[in-house]
Amino acid sequence: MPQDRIFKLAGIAIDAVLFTIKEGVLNVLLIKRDNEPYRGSRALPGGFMQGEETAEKAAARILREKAGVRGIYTEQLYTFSDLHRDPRGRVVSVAYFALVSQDQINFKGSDLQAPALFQLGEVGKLAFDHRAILDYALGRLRAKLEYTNVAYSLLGPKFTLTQLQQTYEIILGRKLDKRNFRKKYLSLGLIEATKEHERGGRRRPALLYRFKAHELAQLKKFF
Amino acid sequence: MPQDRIFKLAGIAIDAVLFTIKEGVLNVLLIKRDNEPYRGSRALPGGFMQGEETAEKAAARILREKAGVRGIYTEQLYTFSDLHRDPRGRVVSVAYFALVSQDQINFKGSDLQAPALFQLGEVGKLAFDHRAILDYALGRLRAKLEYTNVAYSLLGPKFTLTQLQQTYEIILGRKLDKRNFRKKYLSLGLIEATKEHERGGRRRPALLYRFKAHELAQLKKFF
DNA sequence: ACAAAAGTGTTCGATATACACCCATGT
DNA sequence: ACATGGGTGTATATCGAACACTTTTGT
Repeated sequence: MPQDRIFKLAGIAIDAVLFTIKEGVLNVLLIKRDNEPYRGSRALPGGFMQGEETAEKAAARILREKAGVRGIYTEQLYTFSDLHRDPRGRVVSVAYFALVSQDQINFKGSDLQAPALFQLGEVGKLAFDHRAILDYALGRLRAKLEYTNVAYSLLGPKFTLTQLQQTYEIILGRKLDKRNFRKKYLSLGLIEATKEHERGGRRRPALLYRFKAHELAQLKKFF
Repeated sequence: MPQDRIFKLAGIAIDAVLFTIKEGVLNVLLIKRDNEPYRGSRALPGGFMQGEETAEKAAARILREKAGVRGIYTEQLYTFSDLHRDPRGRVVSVAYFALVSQDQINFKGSDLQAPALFQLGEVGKLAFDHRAILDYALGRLRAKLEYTNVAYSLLGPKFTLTQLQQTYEIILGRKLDKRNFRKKYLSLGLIEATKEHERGGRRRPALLYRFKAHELAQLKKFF
């Protein structure tokens, strides 16, 4: 098929911003580029869209290959199309953002790109416009946390209310009142107590909760 | 440059969903396709991205060419990449959604595609996956109206509180209480009264208001 | 005078915020 | 016994929802 006659030529890249919480800090998955351009620089995991897959499938593939995660919360973020975002020429990037609990991540030892988690504060310069993509994703994450129940995707299947609250505090960057947080979150009806308790701390064991549904829900309307 | 070696080939289309309110009904801009595929079908205005323009510029160009509008509220909607969305082959569409007041629209008589406004209820089948894109845009519009002040982009520079309220009612599809609406909207501090009054109706002339700023603002936070 | 839409307040229930102490466990 | 985080309630302020009549104009 003479595609080059019918269509304007352009590369379509997929880049993924995978967030997770690790040791009380928001982390992002980065790789080290093993090819030009930007060889040796840190970058978001990504790649060109294959002819036989949708952008969503490509994002899922990248996340599977680089972090060993499957079926995690993923949503399209934005399509970046600045003319000079890639020194090789015209490359449009469809960026995705994804959330996962740390224990689901599983790195293969053999990856030349050495994918790894980085604390947000320690991310320096990135290849291409990936810093801008990361910043955009962070804004989306904060907004989404306030309007929806996405927090479920950052936590394991069972969690304590303190862990849930800390998830909010870490991402929003401020402390929340414990009593008010619990009262409000429980009144939303999204989570339910299990009969299990946390184990192993040298303190009172916390009751474990779980989300009733793993589906995105809006939390509030304006009018 | 041997782009076909470096990049996967794919066409990148831009499609635009332009909403406006006309005679108390939400309308959308559609064209009639003058080429295959789907020749003669109604479709969203769109086209292939040119090599020297960003997606945003391409969307602005399309809106300028098809509706004579400039500088209107436009935001990226979603990038659609289903494998078979275009019978010609692999075409990814970056869709935009835009809002404008009806009086800013200005059709050229000479356009073969006959761009025109259609009431939402009268939009039948559309070419490609444009019906899905339109439905997605409508969802975005409704959500955006509840969380932000985008309504300014559907109104002229001066408007009555009743017109503002009707804008909400039309898009949200339900009636709002007049006293509560006014109290609440005025308390947001986004609009201010002018010293002018509406003219010409055979009723009490309404005071005209204007938005203090034409910038998107969030209206409410959850935590 | 009549028709048509503009404009205006109060009450009540629900929700948000601020705030401090006792409890259960491991060492 | 002590250290650590777990768990709980109340009072106040703010916000949302429901609700009806008078005013101003053109005809």
